[in-house]
Amino acid sequence: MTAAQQQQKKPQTAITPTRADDFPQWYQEVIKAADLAENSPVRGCMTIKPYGYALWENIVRVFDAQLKDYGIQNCAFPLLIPVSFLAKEAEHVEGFAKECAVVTHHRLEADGKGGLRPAPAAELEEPYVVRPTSETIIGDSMSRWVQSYRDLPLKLNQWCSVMRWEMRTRMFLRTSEFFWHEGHCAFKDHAGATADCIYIQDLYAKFFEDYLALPGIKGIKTPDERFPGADETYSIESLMQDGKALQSATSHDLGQNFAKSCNIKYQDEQGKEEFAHTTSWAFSSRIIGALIMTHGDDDGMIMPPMIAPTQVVIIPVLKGDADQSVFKACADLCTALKAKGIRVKVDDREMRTPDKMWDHIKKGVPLRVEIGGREAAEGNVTHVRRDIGKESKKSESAESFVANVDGILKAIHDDLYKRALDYQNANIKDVSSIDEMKKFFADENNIGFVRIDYKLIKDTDVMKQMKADYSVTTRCLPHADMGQKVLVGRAY
RNA sequence: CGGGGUGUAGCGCAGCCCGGUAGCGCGCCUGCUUUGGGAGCAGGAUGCCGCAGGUUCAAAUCCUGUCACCCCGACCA
Repeated sequence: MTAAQQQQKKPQTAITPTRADDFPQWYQEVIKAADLAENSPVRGCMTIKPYGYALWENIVRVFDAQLKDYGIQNCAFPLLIPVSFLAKEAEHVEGFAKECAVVTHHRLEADGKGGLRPAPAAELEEPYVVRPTSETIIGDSMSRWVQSYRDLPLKLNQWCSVMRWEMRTRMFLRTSEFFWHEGHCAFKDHAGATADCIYIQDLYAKFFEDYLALPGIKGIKTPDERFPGADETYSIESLMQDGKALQSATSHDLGQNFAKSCNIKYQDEQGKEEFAHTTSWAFSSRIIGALIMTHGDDDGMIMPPMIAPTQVVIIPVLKGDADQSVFKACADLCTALKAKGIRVKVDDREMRTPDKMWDHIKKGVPLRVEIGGREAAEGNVTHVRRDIGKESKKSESAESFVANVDGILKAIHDDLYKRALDYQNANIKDVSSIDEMKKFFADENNIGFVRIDYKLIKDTDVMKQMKADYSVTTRCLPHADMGQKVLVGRAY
């Protein structure tokens, strides 16, 4: 077979199409190739497969510990929320009512055609919605749990899934059901609530940087982009490789809006009755979409080492009959790495070696180790970084590899973060007029954020027009610009 | 809710116009040779042709109805 035929048979990249050819399609293919998730029989909902869920579990495990350090207590609130609860806060209901799944019956009966239907006799007095978010049902509990200023602050969280009946869905980025955590806190005064929002925003940003290698821009939302029912929304905006923004986490200062509608009151030191100030904040499984779109390349996923389900994969390279010394060398290395706390696996599946390698490339395992008869005899290992590829192939003694492995993983993490941060910084364009902003977005080839003086668009219809003409919206007012400037861009 | 499209093997598709025993590629199973960035040969298994009616000696194919899903917009973590 000639090289040309070979090339025709197999594409040069593991993922087809490439990012440059068709980014949305590339995204879907990466999820499939990395075996993270698949579409489910339920409209708009995905099935997260073992490898994808292992990733989410690592995210949950690390961040949950950080929340507990902050004094958060985990709870579990009902999946179903009475519609009257949702109706309590005017803006909130307007924001969520149109995308709620509603439970109206508590029993099925035969429909006479071999199927089932809700039993008319079993209609609920009051329907429930499947929670789209839990402010109202948690607020109801808070109204009973908060009596005195001594009960505050009250800092709660739950890890759960919620449902928003979206028109169009995309795996991880927007599904009808999605997984998240939702923190809900109550404070005596507004200063407490503000400090909480900012603390959590910083916690998110640091977690994203330290564990997910994701940069982001911290800021506050413009009024039209706020959470329904919030006085202020703090967000982190991340820039994907196609130049679109993704809101990766939010914390909401709910003021006294929910305290008033849910009746969360306490008696202060003077015995006076006051409404609490509440907050809510979240990031979701959507962050996995951000990982894919930030780090992934044309060969598939690249897992940030700190939360990679498998940090190091060891592949026995066998020639002819299986060589027991190779298996032993693999097992010994695996044991040594495990002893250091590395998440490591020997791939001893009955597969051809090249197929295994591509499998781990597509899954984004940060570091791949190959051990063949030669290495086994010499006590060496050969290793390759996923983010760099074969140019990074290196052989060294197993002993020194074990000693160096943390450093290599750290280097991968740092390089992923730096590359993403450089990309983010390179794609923020300062403009000084609305015309200049329009001109920028009029050209489809221009991607990323535009940064413009907030005064120029505030209290005008400019953004309404920008959205209609170019599908761009305000992303946030970055803290770094002291709220004087606003970032505008296309968003997920 | 508007505008397009598709339902045939696990996945991707052809066959339909012009009715006549259900096909291809990938994957899967078996064997041999292979295995350091996607192997080759040989053999094999797998189908309510979305569903329901109708026309016909005969329907994946023609007619009617229906359901589901996908893509593009509006909405959104």
